[in-house]
Amino acid sequence: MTELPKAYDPKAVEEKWYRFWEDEGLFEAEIDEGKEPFTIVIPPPNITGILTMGHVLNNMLQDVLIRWRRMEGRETLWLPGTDHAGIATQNVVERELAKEGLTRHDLGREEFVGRVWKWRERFGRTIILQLKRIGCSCDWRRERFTLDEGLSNAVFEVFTRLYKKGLIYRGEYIINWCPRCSTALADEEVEHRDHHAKLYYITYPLKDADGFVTVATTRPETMLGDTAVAVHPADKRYRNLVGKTVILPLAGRELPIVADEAIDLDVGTGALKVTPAHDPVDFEIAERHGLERVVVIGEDGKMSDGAPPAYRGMDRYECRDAVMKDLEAQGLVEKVEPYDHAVGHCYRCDAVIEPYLSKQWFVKMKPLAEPAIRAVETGKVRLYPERWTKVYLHWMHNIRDWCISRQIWWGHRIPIWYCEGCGEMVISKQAPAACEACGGKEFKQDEDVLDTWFSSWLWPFSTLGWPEETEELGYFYPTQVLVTGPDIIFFWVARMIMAALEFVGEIPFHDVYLHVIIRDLEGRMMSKSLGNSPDPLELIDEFGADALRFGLMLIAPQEADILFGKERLETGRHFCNKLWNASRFLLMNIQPDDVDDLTELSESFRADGKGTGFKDAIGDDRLELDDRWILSRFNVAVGRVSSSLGAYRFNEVSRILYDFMWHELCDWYLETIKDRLYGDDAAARRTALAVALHCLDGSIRLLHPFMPFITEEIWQRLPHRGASIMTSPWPRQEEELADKAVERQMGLLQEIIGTIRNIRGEMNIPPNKHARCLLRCSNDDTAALLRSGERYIRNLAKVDGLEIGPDLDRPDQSASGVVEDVEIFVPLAGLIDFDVERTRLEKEVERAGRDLERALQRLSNREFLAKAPQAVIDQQRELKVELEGKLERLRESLDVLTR
RNA sequence: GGGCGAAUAGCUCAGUCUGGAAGAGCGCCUGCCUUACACGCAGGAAGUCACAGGUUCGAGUCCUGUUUCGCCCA
Repeated sequence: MTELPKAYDPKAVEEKWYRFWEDEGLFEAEIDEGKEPFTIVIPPPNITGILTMGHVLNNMLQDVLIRWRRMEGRETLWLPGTDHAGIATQNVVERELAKEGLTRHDLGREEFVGRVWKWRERFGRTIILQLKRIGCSCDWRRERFTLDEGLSNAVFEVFTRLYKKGLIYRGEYIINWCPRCSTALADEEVEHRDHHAKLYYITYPLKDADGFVTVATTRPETMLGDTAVAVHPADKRYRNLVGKTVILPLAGRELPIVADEAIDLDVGTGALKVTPAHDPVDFEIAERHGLERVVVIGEDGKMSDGAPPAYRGMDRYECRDAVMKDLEAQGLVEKVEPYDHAVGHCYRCDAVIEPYLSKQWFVKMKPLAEPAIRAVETGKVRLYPERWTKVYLHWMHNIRDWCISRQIWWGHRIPIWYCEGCGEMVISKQAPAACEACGGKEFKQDEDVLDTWFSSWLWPFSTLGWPEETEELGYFYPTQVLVTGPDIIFFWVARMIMAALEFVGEIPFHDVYLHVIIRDLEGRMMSKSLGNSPDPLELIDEFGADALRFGLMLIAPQEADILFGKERLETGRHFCNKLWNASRFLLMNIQPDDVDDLTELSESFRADGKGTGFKDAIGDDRLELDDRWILSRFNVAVGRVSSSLGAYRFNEVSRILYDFMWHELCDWYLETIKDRLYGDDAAARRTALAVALHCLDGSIRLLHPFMPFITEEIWQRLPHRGASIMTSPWPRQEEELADKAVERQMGLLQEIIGTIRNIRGEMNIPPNKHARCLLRCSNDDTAALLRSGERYIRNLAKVDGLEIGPDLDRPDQSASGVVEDVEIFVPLAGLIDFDVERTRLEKEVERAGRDLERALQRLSNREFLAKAPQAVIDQQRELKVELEGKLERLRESLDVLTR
């Protein structure tokens, strides 16, 4: 039929088929009450994003699930979109401005936000275009953005509901301040890393007596803001000092010594300097004791007016040195020790976080967490792999209030207005007309915007139209599965569950599949600064999108992270080429007259699963041993693929398909049918061709979710009905195809062929030279099997003149082998190297002897016979008999050789 | 300090759920351009399954402890 190029060229097909799918509207989901929906919402990539290896893995997995379920006949919606990513995007645009020598303050708020929108229009779609390159079958008509009007309405609605319920409040607390991004962050947005630092021991003199108290700190500069010293009430060392006063060096302030249970007796000296404005623990101590709060470090990380004049304006680290120098000069430094401790860093810019006292907006999380805990505990929402459940629950049980205000400009502005007259707070999207309290008409909106995650946590339902009660929401919600990385369980997954239960009253998704993180070959996180992250688009150019997808899937483990090097994609590329050539081979063997029948047969995969079955369609009596074998093996693969996919064991699926197609279909079946394909028996030729095409067609359907492009290209060339492999029915297991007896029989023939090949290889018989072979076998059933499999042995082991019988004589100068009760002789007059043959046989004897030894040991163990299952005992007995026979024959061969 | 995960061939990983004759890919060695494929075919070498105990007739697999590495939380 058609002649295909010898090697698969991805470039020639990928773009073509993606456009075809889009043009045909195959990604588009419609409400269809007759079908069961299957919905996934994409984890929206940041608009600053370009495609990373992590995105490839994440989105490919979603595409696998979506394409699979679509072929199974579900109404599938994969809803795409992007995230405005407040801090990250603002940083990017600020960097652009900096190139022009400008800051956002030079532009003013309105103009700056305008610039960000412009930037978003120009660059914010890059990642979407890149997702299309890897083949994502999203319904692009439904693409959403977290700042869309609808999603903004959802944010306003949620803010309002929580505020009215008393779950949103504003207050002055210690928050995590990033001096570089100049905004507050939530606790989760701070990454803790161990620093090799120092612990400074500083003495604070007592006010009304001789003596002093020594405190230890990692941050001497904060002492300028100390308002107390705290000790544990049970600490004998300090008991009589509680209630006394010390003088704060450098500042001269008087500090009370208070007793507080929160003090750890074993850290430092057991006496803690209390800096309420710059440490969360100290803040709480101050609350309990009514202590003053003195702010000494400003938003910019520099010493502020609360510090003594000499230090004002200094950078915090510069001030640390200055403070230590001055203390040293006064003899108030007891010692400085090396000290390792965790330091918080901004997850966006890596700057060291400053605990900072300021007025922020918070969400009370405990009440929201309770239903979300129950949802996971009762299994309404399931996490895969299951171990993440514990991580989730631990965090949820210890949840703290969520700081949601950010001091940036890009994002959802907090919908709170303050009356200029009386300070009354009013919730509103627009400026309110008049103040209900004082009638004033002048209002000022809160300057802050909301945390980006305050819109992302609504994503599964806000994208479907909530708070409107849309038809989409009714049909496609709740979604089936969320696919994401475990690094955002707290940021996103947990909060979505809380939001969904609170606002929609229904879980957002049934399953959460948490995939691994991709690292480089040294186990390092991929990052821009290390430059160790390959560009997926370049990999697609080099290997093809399918090879990238399949290769990644093949190496993606369930538990540990992936160590990725691009060499590992070669397996994927080789596999593509193998598929291509297997298809090419079969297509070359289709004759014009075959096409109608074969097209008809392609219908034996039926969407309703009630197909006539392939055996009925082709006629059971026409099938030979190898046909029955490959159909049985194919059927096994079908079953295993579906069950592994259902359990999110993706790497298992890729392995099953790889092994089936390469090692069973190509290595064995396509080889065994060559004589029929090239022979004169037209009926036999057609049967073999039909079986081969059935298995090929079925396997590429199973493979389609993983490798969408090449499978479409091949499928379109195969005899078929239907517009696209994308919408062709998913193969189902067929009881009639399973045949364990045939699998055993074929297994024996394969072992015999393997033994002959081994002899040929060891004896250096050239592949093009056919050898003679005798198979001695006294068992009639086995002999019959050997005769029926004669052509496989001849063709695959390159045997000329095969003799089978119970009483064959061992030829002189022959190499030999044993498989079960079959003795194999390959006459090698003049060719045999006796040393090689002896070594080979001795190795066989040794192996068999070892196995026999083990079996005998078991069988002589009375406890084994008493306690092991009967099947295992029987198996060992059979094994013993077989090995004894084998050993006897092998030794006989050795004897002949040494005579 | 608490939790989670990993350790199997030179490298990267399956196999562990459900105990019953150690696997794949790459790399290496030998022979082959055999009319689908050299991105290939056939054959081969290569592992004390991290260590120490325990349970069991039987442990890479289950339990306990140890070591090393990685991650999360405080």
